[in-house]
Amino acid sequence: MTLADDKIAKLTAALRNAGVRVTRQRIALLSVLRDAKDHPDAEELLKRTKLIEPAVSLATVYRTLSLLEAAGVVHRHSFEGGSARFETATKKHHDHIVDLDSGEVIEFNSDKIEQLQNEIAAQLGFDVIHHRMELYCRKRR
Amino acid sequence: MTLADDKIAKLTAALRNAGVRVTRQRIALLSVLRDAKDHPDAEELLKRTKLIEPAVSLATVYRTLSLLEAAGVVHRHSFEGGSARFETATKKHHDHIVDLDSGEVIEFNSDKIEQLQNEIAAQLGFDVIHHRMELYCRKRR
DNA sequence: TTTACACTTGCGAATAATTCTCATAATGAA
DNA sequence: TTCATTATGAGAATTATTCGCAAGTGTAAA
Ligand SMILES: [Mn+2]
Ligand SMILES: [Mn+2]
Ligand SMILES: [Zn+2]
Ligand SMILES: [Zn+2]
Repeated sequence: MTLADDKIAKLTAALRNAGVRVTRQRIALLSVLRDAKDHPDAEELLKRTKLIEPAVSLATVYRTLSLLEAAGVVHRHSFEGGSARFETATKKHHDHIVDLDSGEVIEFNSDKIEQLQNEIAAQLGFDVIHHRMELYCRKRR
Repeated sequence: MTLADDKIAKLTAALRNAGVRVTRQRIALLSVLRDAKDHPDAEELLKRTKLIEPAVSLATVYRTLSLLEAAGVVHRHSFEGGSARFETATKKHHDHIVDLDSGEVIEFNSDKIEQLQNEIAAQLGFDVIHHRMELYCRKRR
């Protein structure tokens, strides 16, 4: 059992503990999400999951993603133009640059910006629950 | 002819000059957009436009909004959850806070954040073409 | 291990926002 | 006014996502 498998084991135990059933489909999707180094959409996740567990449907992928999102395990990003993209919530908070030419998604984070966002909201009497910051860019040349 | 009407006259002249026909529907929608103090969606814009010019359809509202967006006259915002919302591009650049409880949209802007966004992108070899920054908030109490 | 039952799944239908098709109507340059 | 060109309305089509339901499966108790 590798470290990665162990992570999934812990995760599924936690889910089971929360009254969520650990099915073949869910385990397969979790491992796909764990291995993903990009920001795949539901169709792409279905394709990858089918390689591990052929008995999965798109509806189940969506349902499971919503479940994991509600559990705080995955994040959903609705970038301009296409369908929603997903990633595990394991890394620390970050925002995204979208390359308008290639479609590539690059991650970045700025504590300064995050702090300014909170200050601005506070000044207006708000607490920031979550936010969206996406920079649509082109390679400088 | 009021100042506001004059603005529309200039705008329509510019459009006509660009080979775009100035129809009753377009004039009506433009005046609705000019008067809007909020961030209405297409359905709401249709409702308001019908008061001025009953012969408008939702398809035309969408078509005209896309036209105006391409011309840089209106901005489209796809906030979480609902349909796209629109506003004229007359004010200076700003971003939005969305009150999660009331749905209210509040505007703000931060030159500091804008500058940081550009610096971060530049450091990664990108130029920011446009961006999205939305703070989903709750009233502090 | 078997059982019981609540939870999940796959399938296809339903939904919602937006775009498209195409026959008809309106605009504006001449 | 004329007339080629462009815009419109109505509803069908599209796309991403969710839903309903019958059938299958995971879990924990027996
Ligand atoms: Mn990411
Ligand atoms: Mn605004
Ligand atoms: Zn952030
Ligand atoms: Zn901004």
